[in-house]
Amino acid sequence: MSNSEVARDKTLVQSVDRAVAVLELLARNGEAGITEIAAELGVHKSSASRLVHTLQARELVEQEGERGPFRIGIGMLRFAGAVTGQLDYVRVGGPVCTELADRLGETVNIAVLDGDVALNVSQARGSSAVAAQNWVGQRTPLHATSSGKVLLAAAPADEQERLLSGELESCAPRTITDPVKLRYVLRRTAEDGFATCMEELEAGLHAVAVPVFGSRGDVVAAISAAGPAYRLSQKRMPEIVEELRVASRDLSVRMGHPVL
Amino acid sequence: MSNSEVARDKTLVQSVDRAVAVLELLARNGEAGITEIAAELGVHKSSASRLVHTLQARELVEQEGERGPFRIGIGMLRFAGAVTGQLDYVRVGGPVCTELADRLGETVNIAVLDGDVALNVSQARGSSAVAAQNWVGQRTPLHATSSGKVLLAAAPADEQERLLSGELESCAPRTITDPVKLRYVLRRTAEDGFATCMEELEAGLHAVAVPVFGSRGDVVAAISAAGPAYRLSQKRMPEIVEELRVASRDLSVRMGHPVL
DNA sequence: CACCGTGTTCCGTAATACGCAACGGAGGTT
DNA sequence: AACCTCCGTTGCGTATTACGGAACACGGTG
Repeated sequence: MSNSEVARDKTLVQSVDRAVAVLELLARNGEAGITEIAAELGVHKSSASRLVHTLQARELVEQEGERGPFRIGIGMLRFAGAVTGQLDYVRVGGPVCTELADRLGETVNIAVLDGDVALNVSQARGSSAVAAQNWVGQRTPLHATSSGKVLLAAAPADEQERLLSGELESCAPRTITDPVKLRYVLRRTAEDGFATCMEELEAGLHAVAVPVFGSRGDVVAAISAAGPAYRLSQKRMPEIVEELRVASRDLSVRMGHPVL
Repeated sequence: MSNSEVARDKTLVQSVDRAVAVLELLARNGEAGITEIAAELGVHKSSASRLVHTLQARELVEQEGERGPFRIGIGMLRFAGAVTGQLDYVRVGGPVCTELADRLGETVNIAVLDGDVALNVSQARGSSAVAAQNWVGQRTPLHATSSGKVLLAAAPADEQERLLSGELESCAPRTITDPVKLRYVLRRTAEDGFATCMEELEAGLHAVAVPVFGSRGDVVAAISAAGPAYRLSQKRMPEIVEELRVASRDLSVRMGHPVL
């Protein structure tokens, strides 16, 4: 499902594209051996071996011990630093996330709009986090997450319609797949200034998000809290929304945007 | 100075190697145009263009607006998440850095030993940071940094000697380049449990570091504070060392290592 | 309006990365 | 302990692939 040759763009460099595919595979799987990588990319073992070793020479890939599977390497941090240097949300969002996560005891995320998906740029786990999953860098569907709804609700109308006209994939039993219903929810989101997500992405997972405003009053990101359904009850939402709003304002200020 | 062809390893994939060089260049410079990249790598503009666009298609590179210079792209966060998921120092070090940076008002770094250099894996800027430089992912010489001295002092004797026998590059007027003197300093570092760096890396820059211990009592990282010489005076050192020690213990605990 | 500096596109060439197959090493199994 | 199997690496020959050259397109500027 990764990259079937849908008429490869002639201007793209094949081996580089494959190398990035290797990195993406490792990021997704955590680790993988040469044979597995070769199979996944649909290339010969020798090719995979050479690609991996080239990346290893640059420390973008490393292997457990002498003869183990490969992982993403430490050298990648060089670039992570470079991207966080530009993306204010990341640099400044970390502390904000951490603080709020400590206070709520739930996992807190900051996400930005990236094309047709919500991209998590920062995260802090709550003290009572059950599964310690890392969402940083993960893309999540806009219609099935609280952050996504907030970002989508703030997007220009044509952008919104373009997405609504596409297929709304069902991620969990309660995912909103009806465009009409989603349109209504987005309107409510814009009015209320927050969005919830009740088992729409994953069974048993609730979340709630509020927008983060930029200097011109536009929505530049969303900050959300997520946790197990039994803990993030409907009743607790107003309290959490208020906490999120405080964090959101804090974030705006730290990013140098005048408070409204 | 980047990559002169010192008999390119035949098993390496040239274009992938070049692509990574592009990324490293962007990480270093912040941004660059096609022509500049081509010149720096010593390749033709057309080659550089293709490499960059391949990376852009995967969102590892993005450009400012429609016709601007190129930067490291958001897609890189995918990998950043993957590496931080494995490297405990990064995941857990962030909050610790932030807290200490807030308290001291100086920039705090966590570094690990990576071959012959100290690799900064986490950073938080102090409130009064003058230059907001990002050191995450940066490699710094072991003999000219406080973290480096701490890490080196804890390294096995043969490793230490190997490095001392190599050339000690002079980074600033006061860099220690004499192996005999450095050997003495390292012994002192091991005894004292901290190391300083007074304008040895950069004129006007002082720093001080303490070790971070792993579960078996071995040194796994170093945590350091850095700032302008006039602010990090010799007199203030004991106080800062004490703060660093607290943070170091905190870090060890958070990483699940039993306190000694 | 012509000029310079961008970056992109087309094209022919040969360098380059590919797939193949054989090799070498570890671990596990009988 | 010898066998076997699985994994990764190395040489090798081929043709795919990426490269460099030059011309082109696009803006900004004098």
